[in-house]
Amino acid sequence: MPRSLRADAQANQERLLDVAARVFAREGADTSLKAIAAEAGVGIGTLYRRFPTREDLVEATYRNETTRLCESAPRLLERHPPVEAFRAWMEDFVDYMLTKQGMSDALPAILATRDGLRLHSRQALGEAVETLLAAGIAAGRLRADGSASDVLMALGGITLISGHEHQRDLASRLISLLLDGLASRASAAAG
Amino acid sequence: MPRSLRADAQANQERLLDVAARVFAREGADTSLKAIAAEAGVGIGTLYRRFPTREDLVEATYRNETTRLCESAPRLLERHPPVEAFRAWMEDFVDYMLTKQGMSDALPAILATRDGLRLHSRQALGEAVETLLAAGIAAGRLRADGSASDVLMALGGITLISGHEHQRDLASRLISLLLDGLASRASAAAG
DNA sequence: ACAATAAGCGGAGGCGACTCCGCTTATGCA
DNA sequence: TGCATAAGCGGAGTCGCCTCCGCTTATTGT
Repeated sequence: MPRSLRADAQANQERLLDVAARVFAREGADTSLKAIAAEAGVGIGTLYRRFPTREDLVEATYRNETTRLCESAPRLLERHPPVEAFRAWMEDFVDYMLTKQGMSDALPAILATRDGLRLHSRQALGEAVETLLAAGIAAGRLRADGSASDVLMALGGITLISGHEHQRDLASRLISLLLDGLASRASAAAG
Repeated sequence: MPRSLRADAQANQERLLDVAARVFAREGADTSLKAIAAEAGVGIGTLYRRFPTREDLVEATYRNETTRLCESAPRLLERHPPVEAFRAWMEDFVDYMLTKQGMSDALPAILATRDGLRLHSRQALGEAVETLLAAGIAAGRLRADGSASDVLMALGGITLISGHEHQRDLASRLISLLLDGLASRASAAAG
């Protein structure tokens, strides 16, 4: 079993990603996949074989940039107190998701990924949040029982609803609310 | 300009809503609208004329139940302390949204409504949250600068992400986090 | 070089969303 | 009761999604 694609298939895949990046930027999130396949000079069947869902194509198209976003977390922690680094990163996250065409639509699928094609982005995001949250806890500024997974989901929810509402400011206010919740002492959480 | 539909149109609309409720329950959220139209004995054009988007049809189908959910808020406040009433209502909201087929998909459209077909549900939800939040503020348990609109959006975000993740528990944890954020004193919020 | 074959290709076809506009009919008025 | 007409109807048509499978070709071993 070959671990890498046949040479022609590899080239087709790269061409598809190139074209997708251009077409998403030019025509928005809901371009027809057939058009992307055509512009890449492959059949629609080839596109679907390589990227079974639209979300898979979007994730792969922006994977490098997602990685870069996630890698910025440690650098933010060097330059800011943990809570402010966390806030800054979440603001960047929202900007990124709302800017890259199709990305916020794909976000639920990316966050839900447990294995497979979209795993790379999902893991990078999880690790970035984990790092930021741990720093806040270590500094005594965030509650120790906060779960990185839950925080990532909360951020996902904030992104989704802000995107649907076309209200970027809403995201900032909800991020503040989230940080307040994470900063609150355990007292309020008892069931 | 007649304020009410012609008699036959009225009957068609009612039949569509009847059928939609049954078909959504029977076949889930992504049933074909053509099938609903057919089962109601009207053409697809008629369905679209009355309900221009799927979200409009879903909202109308569940409008009565949404109203009932919203009307429960004052009763919860009679029987529970404000914060617990708020929590209970939000839990009910999530259960409702995740139970009624198609409802969570329509939620973004409902929340974004400023006027038109879906306004009824949107306003009822806004008023319920307003009531609950005001009670918490009046009791000194929630921060006075909380915006009902933002809280409704936060709850919407929680519902969306929990639904996508198929994790009902996640919603409960995020509701707690939201309430913690709303309970936090202004100290943590300063920029 | 040259099979043998696994890997890959691609588009026809089936389905659903949504629009558009020529046809039908309920309604109100004389 | 009958006419004029606004209101409503509905399905053909267009487009995109996604699958399926018969055809093509890169690769590998000899």
